[in-house]
Amino acid sequence: MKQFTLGKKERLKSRKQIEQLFKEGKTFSVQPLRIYYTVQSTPAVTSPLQFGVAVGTRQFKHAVDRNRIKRLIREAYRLQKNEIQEQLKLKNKTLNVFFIYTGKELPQYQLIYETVRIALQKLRQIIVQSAT
RNA sequence: GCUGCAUGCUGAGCUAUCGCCACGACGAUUCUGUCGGGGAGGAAAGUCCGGACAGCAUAGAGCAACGUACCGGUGAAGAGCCGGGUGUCCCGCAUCAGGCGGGGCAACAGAAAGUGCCACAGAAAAUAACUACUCUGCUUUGGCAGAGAAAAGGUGAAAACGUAGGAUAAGAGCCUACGGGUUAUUACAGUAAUGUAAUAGCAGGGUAAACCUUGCGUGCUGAAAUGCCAUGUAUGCCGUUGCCUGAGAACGGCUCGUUCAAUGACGGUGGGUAGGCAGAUUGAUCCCUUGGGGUAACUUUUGGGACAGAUAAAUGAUAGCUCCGUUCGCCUUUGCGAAAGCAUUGGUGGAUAUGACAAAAUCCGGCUUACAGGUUUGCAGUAAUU
RNA sequence: UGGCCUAUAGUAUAAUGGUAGUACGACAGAUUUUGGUUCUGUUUGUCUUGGUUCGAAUCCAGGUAGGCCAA
Repeated sequence: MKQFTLGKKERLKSRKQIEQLFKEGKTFSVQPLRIYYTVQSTPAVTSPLQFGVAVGTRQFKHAVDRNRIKRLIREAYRLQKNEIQEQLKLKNKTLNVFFIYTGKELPQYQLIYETVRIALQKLRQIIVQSAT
């Protein structure tokens, strides 16, 4: 049984879905990250948890830096998302999440790992609250 | 040996764990599994040129607009590259002078088609004439009026070809000699630009990266192009115009012209879709190699090898070691020095953070810009030894 | 991906190729018991590198930064 995968089905790919997320989704922020999410009680079509990343052109001019930040966030997310995924499977819900990096300096991996951990904990709390 | 500049090449490596993208094979059968070998650059960047490719348009003519500008070659093409010419700057050599050699740079058509502009200073910045000069007339001997001429005049970035002589009332390319510039013709050399020589002519400067003129070139739009499939759907409503007269359209910048044109055309408003596949990655391809052509750019030939394909966008993360760099300690070489010490060579051990510029997005050829460290070649400077 | 535009003092905004202004601000001084108002003076600049020109903010070319448009 594979655990730490992040294939095509687990990422947000459709333009329509993403626009909907930004229109209707709720937000909170954990220091250099801003997170958009929507929780739906309908069972998932493809995957219960879908995910996306973005870094603005304003903050980082070069594509190299943007790519690096996106890869770091994706890596940190990949290693930590399992618990939340199982929680969703049990409760038969879908969650769409979008991470936006708003900082102005290139981060270290440790910092990203920590912030993603905190963000995911918050999301788990939100799921529990919405269930009750 | 060191330093600097230019130039070409290179653009850290290995292991483990966890992943990403497409492809192939096998198994499975409609959502995944196993295995295999692949997966970012010299600039992928800037988007400055040129194409390929695609759609629309295209009887033709004129104007406009834009681009371009010594000549020849190269190439699919170009504002690229190579060679040549001319001009100019620098260096070296030689010299009475003319010159000879090497290197750099050039948006290098036309100012003798026309228009504009040339601050300040200066008499004057371009149809000259303020002072001074010459002649004539008048004269109160201070000058005044008329005519001539363009030589002299603390300027300026630039001053009406330069020097010498003649001529003259005074002068002036007004004339002559020498010299320089420029235009045309002819001859010779060269494919040509151009050069050399002769003859004839010209004389009022700069600026075209001011307008402009001349020659040449350019149809427009760009993969968010475009085609197919699926989904969805309404010949909807309003206004204008027209159905005899020519409104309008043909996405050309405009005009003429041509063609089309009635269940119509144009404008506004409203509704729906916005997913997939192709385009799309093997092509004017790149690298190594063998011979030929050419001064070179480049071209041709023999043999072999290589070539990613994402689409909210893959090619990564973590840990360890090595490499390079920095820094510290110990030993050591050489030089200076009386010594302390300073500079320096090599070895060894530890610590440390960092790892240049930079991420394919339809594809190619160039150009431009960025680039830590290492390394090749050349030039210049400098130190020691022979 | 393709196309277009802009850059002038701390801020806003002028300037035919010919001495870079104006307003607000900042600073200093005067007036006032003090502050404000008012008056006087000073400060700081053509994004950058080259070229054309006797002379560039202006013209031309390369770069840098910022902004806008096209689904």
